[in-house]
Amino acid sequence: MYHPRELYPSLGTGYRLGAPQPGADSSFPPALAEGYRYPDLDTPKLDCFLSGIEAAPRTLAAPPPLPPLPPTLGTEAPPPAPESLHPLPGVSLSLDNRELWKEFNSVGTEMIITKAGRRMFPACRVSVTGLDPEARYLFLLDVVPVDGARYRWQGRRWEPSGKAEPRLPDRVYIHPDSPATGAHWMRQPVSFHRVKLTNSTLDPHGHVRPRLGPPDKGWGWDQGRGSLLFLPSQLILHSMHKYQPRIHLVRAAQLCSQHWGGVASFRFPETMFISVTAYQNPRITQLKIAANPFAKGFRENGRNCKRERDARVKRKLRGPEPVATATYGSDAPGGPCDSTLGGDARESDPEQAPAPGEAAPAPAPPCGGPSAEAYLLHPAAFHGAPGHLPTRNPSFPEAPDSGRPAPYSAAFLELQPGPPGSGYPAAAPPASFASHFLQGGPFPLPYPGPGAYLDVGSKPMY
DNA sequence: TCGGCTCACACCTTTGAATCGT
DNA sequence: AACGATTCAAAGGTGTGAGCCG
Repeated sequence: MYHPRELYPSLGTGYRLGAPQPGADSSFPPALAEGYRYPDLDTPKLDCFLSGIEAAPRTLAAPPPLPPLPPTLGTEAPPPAPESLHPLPGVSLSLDNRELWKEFNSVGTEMIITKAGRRMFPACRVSVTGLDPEARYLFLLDVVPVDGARYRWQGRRWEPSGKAEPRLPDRVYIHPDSPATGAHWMRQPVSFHRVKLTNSTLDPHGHVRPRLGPPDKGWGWDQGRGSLLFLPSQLILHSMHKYQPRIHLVRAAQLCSQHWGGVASFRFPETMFISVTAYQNPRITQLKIAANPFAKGFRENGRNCKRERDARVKRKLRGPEPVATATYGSDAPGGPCDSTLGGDARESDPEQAPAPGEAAPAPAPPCGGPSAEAYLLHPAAFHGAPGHLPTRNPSFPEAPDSGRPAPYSAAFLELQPGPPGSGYPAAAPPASFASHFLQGGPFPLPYPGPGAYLDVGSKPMY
């Protein structure tokens, strides 16, 4: 099977986003290569940072004509374009659980989406090198549509079956450790296993997960400022559409920094998937059950495996019987049902815990701006950042944040103009980090938050 | 009729608090 | 009193299958 690292060893295992190199690989269908250009990247995807309350969904722009769609997932072999929007020199990302992803991709990865949100499995877990150990970075994850088609499972494979639904509000998931030092990120793989996929757009606050009450079960609570802090945990997708996760690395001192020193964006072709509300390909179901520890009950010798479920149904029809236990005790180690295929099942390995001091970097000056509470009351008032706000200095020397209040929103990203013909905009509008998200202080949060997306608690998210 | 979606369910892992022993 | 190991319960993550809906 195609393996990018083998085809392009000089590029390492991570591929930055960017326009295809001219004449980089003539064997690759131009139309398909276009699909990897991610023309939407120019839309200030980052400016839509948590624009979950954006009122009008945008139609998926699809000129030029749709590329010919591959017959199945997992057969595509796009050449990576070693180019980034803003260089973070020497930074390299590799997919840590690549083998697992490849296994799924060879079948055609499907991801369940639900109203409540479903975690991705496999999760995106990457190792990063080449960061400045002293500088601080944000790790972001988003998911973008691959093409303008809707798909249907035709018994043996996925086939396009019409035009894609209008595009949903863009959201970006921020790794809860963000911002952290380069040393922190490079110490162990960075996992995005807590991100959830949903098909629900009904949440009035978009990305905000409405759990109340600091600090036990609720919003992120910045004790330093005594205010709320919001993080997205769910990315909104359409069912039966093909998506590609992307990982962005932003050099910035804080989430709400007005100064940031560049972006590197990466994607891994093997992480492409089709979103579904119920699995279509039985092979994917088997793989998920075999690899995901939470689905252990559905394995061959689990109580919830098909054989046992059928038996229970029969017993039910025949009337009550003594509970059988002997037949369930065969969870012998070493059998196929014990396999977790490694990787994601070990994400909470305590051995990978960071050093005690690492999880709590020195607090940075708080951001100014309107309060998150105010956003809750009047979310619309927080959108439409004025264009005169500070923009990124291209020669950013990691200037420390001033700590003074931002005049409107807490922080902004501005994409640099791309080179001619790169597919990037000549001048991107100021990108607004949604202010409601950015209220509060630095990360990790100063409280132990179990279970939630804000969790940066005693057990590191690796 | 059919494809897609939602929901309740049983089973499982994860997580954190409580308890106990040293 | 402090620390680590163990136990326990609650929370939450799984796929399944029936039923609903357009």
